[in-house]
Amino acid sequence: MKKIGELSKVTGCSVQTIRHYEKEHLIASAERSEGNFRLYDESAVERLLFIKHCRSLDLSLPEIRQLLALNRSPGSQCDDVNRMMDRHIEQVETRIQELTKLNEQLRMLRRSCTNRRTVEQCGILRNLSATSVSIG
Amino acid sequence: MKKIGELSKVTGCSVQTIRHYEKEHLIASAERSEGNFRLYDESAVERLLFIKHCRSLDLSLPEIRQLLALNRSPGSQCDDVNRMMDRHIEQVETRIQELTKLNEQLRMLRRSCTNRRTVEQCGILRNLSATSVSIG
DNA sequence: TATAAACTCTATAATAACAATAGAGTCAAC
DNA sequence: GTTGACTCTATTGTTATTATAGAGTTTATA
Repeated sequence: MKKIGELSKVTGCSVQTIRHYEKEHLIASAERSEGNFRLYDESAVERLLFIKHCRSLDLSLPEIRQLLALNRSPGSQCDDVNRMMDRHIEQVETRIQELTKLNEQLRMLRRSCTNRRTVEQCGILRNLSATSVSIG
Repeated sequence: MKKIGELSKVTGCSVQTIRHYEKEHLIASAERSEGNFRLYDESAVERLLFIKHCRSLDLSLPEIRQLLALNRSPGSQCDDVNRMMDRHIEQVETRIQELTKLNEQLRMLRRSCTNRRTVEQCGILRNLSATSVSIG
């Protein structure tokens, strides 16, 4: 049985994060030692790695909770999993589009000022001051 | 002179947001009426639109504060403005790359499950459980 | 055996940029 | 005078952690 520090090392999740996941019911309340220290077995390692993998895909803690719940009822249809993934992918793609557009605007704005001008002549500040959002 | 509700309508910033900007010193403390209501003139409108424009470019409030400070010393070089913009553009582009990679992983994961399977057979959950992050 | 180092515990606050609410006060019109 | 629309301050909530504070536990060393 591992104490929380060792679990942290093995999984790469910080100690506070593990405690946080427990509070959020993503992992079960751990057994305690005589001195009230949390004790974990291998299943805790697996579960944490599952959560970590999900987090690396930007899934939210409630989304992960849902996946874990589905995992516990292995006979049910997995349409729910698919729907969640589809929605998540859509969100990510929307954000990519937004950022791409943003990047174009920023680059255009950046081109409006060369170094060594004074602030007074700075095209960036002038354009930011313009009421219209379009920069041309 | 406008009260905060009218300023909100004109600029499209919410009332709370305007008060928040005041607390964060992005706009000056407004004059007050006899009844302690905030009163604004046209310069407040311009300033808020400047801030709004910056926010639409995902500039942080501290970054905006810096731009506003530079704006007040019109004789100084605007290298600082350029540096900030370059750094910001870099951040946005990094985030786009991250999300693009994430999107590929999510799509690959999504393909590992067709509807109408049971959770037990679900490739998504199986892959998320795999220790390795790579999905193949 | 004493004590120091390293670890753990709970609880609370901070992060970013607001949104939402509570409870109270102001102002105009009817 | 009272209703409704507005405003005020102060506090809490949002997300997923991170960072404390202050206390207790365990292990290693002197």
